[in-house]
Amino acid sequence: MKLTSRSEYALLALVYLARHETEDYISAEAIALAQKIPLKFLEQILFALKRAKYLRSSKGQHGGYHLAKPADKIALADIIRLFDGALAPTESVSKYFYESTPIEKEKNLVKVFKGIRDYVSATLETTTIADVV
Amino acid sequence: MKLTSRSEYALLALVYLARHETEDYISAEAIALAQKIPLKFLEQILFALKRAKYLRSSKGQHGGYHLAKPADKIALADIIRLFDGALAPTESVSKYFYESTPIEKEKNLVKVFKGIRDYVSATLETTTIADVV
DNA sequence: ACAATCCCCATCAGTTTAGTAGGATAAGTG
DNA sequence: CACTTATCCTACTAAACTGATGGGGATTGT
Repeated sequence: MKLTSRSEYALLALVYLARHETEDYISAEAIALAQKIPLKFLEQILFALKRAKYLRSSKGQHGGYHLAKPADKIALADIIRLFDGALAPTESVSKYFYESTPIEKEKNLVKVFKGIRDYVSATLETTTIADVV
Repeated sequence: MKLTSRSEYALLALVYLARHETEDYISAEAIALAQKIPLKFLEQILFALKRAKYLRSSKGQHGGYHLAKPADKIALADIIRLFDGALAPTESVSKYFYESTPIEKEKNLVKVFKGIRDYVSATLETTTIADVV
């Protein structure tokens, strides 16, 4: 369960936007200042969130971002998957431990990691931005 | 919870050794063949395990490795920590979410990840090589 | 016209990862 | 003693990933 700063920043940005949902568009700069995220880096992240339909945006003066769906419809898992790829168990784990492999013997090891993955997955899948706000 | 291949290989090697605990020293080559691990890479890993007192070893003909402690005294967490550093939440998560930071507001987010970390930690801490064998 | 703001891609330095290579050292065998 | 087998230990490398930074172009409101 490795969280990159991209994921962290994305979550922080979404939480911020959710908290100011009633207001107008909020600029990247405002978010960057509030959540202490490098502006240009945040821009990339917001753009990705927009492409993935989590945000709406408007250009020009008084432009900015806005949640594109209700905060309780955005699971943490969605966002983390968007930036970090597959959930909890990383490539190595999924490839080695979950897929067919020459070594079928270590079923017990697989079970342990599967249990962890399932827990992490379930937690992040059921927790939404709204829960965090 | 990112598992590097170092950790995976280490676990596989230990499981193999635990399974052959009654026998004499087992060579790196034997483990490499059985668990399909690149020999020279495995050597590094075994050496690290030895340095960390999980293995005893003997050089020369009929040399090899042997568990230095009972398999039920080696937690998966021990090994993963040895190779991957801190458990479940990675640097970014621990630094950002767990340590004092300018943004103290997102306590709820912290809570979610702390819950995950605790679960992962508890699971890996209580599961031993013996449990897997 | 102009300023603010998003859009979008290119680049980059540093770190990590997964492995390879090679030789030094030690132990058992004839 | 010489030889073989194995561990010990360091150094190196290619590729990927991470966390940014930079620079313009496109749009929109005033």
